[in-house]
Amino acid sequence: MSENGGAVSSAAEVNRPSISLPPRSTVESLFRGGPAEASPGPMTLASSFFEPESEYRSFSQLLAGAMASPSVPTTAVDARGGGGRERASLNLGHSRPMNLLVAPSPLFTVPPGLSPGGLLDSPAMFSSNLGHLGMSHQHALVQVTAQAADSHSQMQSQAEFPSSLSSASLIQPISAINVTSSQPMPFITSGKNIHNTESAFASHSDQRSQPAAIVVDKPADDGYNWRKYGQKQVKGCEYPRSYYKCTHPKCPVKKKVERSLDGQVTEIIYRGQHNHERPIPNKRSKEGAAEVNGNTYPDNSESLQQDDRLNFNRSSDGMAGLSKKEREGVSEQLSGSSEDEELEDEEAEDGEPEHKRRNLETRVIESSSHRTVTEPRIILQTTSEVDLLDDGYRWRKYGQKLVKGNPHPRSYYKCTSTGCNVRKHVERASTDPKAVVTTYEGKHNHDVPAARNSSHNTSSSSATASRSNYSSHDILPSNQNGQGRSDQRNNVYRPVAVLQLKGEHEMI
DNA sequence: AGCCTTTGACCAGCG
DNA sequence: TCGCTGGTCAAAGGC
Repeated sequence: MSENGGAVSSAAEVNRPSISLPPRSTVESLFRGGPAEASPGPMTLASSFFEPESEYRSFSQLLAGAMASPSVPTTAVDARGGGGRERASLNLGHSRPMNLLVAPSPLFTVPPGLSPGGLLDSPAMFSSNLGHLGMSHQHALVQVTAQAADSHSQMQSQAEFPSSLSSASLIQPISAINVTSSQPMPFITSGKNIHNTESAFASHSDQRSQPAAIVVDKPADDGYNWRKYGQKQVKGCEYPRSYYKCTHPKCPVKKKVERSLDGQVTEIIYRGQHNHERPIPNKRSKEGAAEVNGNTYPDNSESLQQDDRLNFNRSSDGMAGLSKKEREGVSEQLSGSSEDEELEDEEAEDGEPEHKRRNLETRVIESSSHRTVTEPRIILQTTSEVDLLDDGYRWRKYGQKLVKGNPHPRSYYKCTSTGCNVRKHVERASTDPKAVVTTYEGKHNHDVPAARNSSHNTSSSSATASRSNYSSHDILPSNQNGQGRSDQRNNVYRPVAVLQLKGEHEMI
């Protein structure tokens, strides 16, 4: 597996303090109460952050809410990834291991086809547990960065896309969402099962001095139903590799979930193609969908078309990473969303319709390997606003838009480098302008401009500059242990989701 | 009852 | 042939 690799290795060179996951024993202590596999999956963990039941209907609101409740003593994690029923209790009280080890890349996976536009364009994304992470086949890399401006801990989430698609002419979309808040980021947990996400950080003060990271080992729920049919211990890895089959009758699709040596990484590799529609959440079935073999399918083509416009193509992997319950939330959001106008705005801006790009990306992915492309990696991280807004590249603001419920407009930027189509969207939390969500899209076709006088640029830029396949520097992790790399031999990118909390020096 | 996870065993490919 | 590894099967048990 190579990299984008360079990206990964370079990232490793960036000495960004980060909270890593502890060796298994430690991690298990976090999820005490359940077997190894019972720990919440990365996606589960992340998605829970965006609880469907949450009152926060937009990312801004989410941030606001997060800031409103900085701490919770206990977090219960009931992960049921892939329709599973695993449960684990996550108790992160003061007795929790602090100095959580650090592992550069805890992960949770996001389905292929993430679209930054889709992510930001709909509040549903956050209110429905990252449900929109899975849209049509647009490989997007999503990075959710949350940070307490005054605190120094970081959580990092990021998604990467098949980067092994080497053709320069091919689009290698990447999106990143950075969430910066002035308050501790609520811990990401399963939308379904984690009730008090903030508990990961016992208190604000705790968070500052004792950032914690949780790694989820459950594969992302990508909208399809899976049955685990095997598990294999992998040499050199403490964590076993799990094998899943699509439960749909005669569907040949399987997926393999791997973890890194330190057990913090979840790598999901899909094999085969689904020969059926993606199951639709039961809630939707109440609204007219038909149910077959326990799965619900849409009976309204029109709704699908609309969803597609929104980048939430249910027939693809749009719902990847979502639990059934989470998908319900997504469906609800989709039905009422009108945020696609932003997409259209962008189309007008570039003259390249989003749907065209998605199609291209889909082709790229599907032709890139004998394997089905996996999911993008997501890293949740907290970082300073400066990091987010001044990332080493130069941007030209080309628009902004007021979002319902948020007094602050979302701003749109384009990389000023000639020929570079990378864009980023910045949204501020309604209650705190310092809380920012930044979504990157595209791939820089150039190095980072001459360094500016800011130390943070040094780290982020250096990582970016050495990267060859990823555009968004934010995507680069602190994921220093090589996760989320592509496999050049197989010409397959192995998406890895990383959930990570960064150390307090990160912000410097 | 149905579906799912767990887990040890089995099989095939490869060096 | 042997050992290793990856992938799968299937019984048992849980929810």
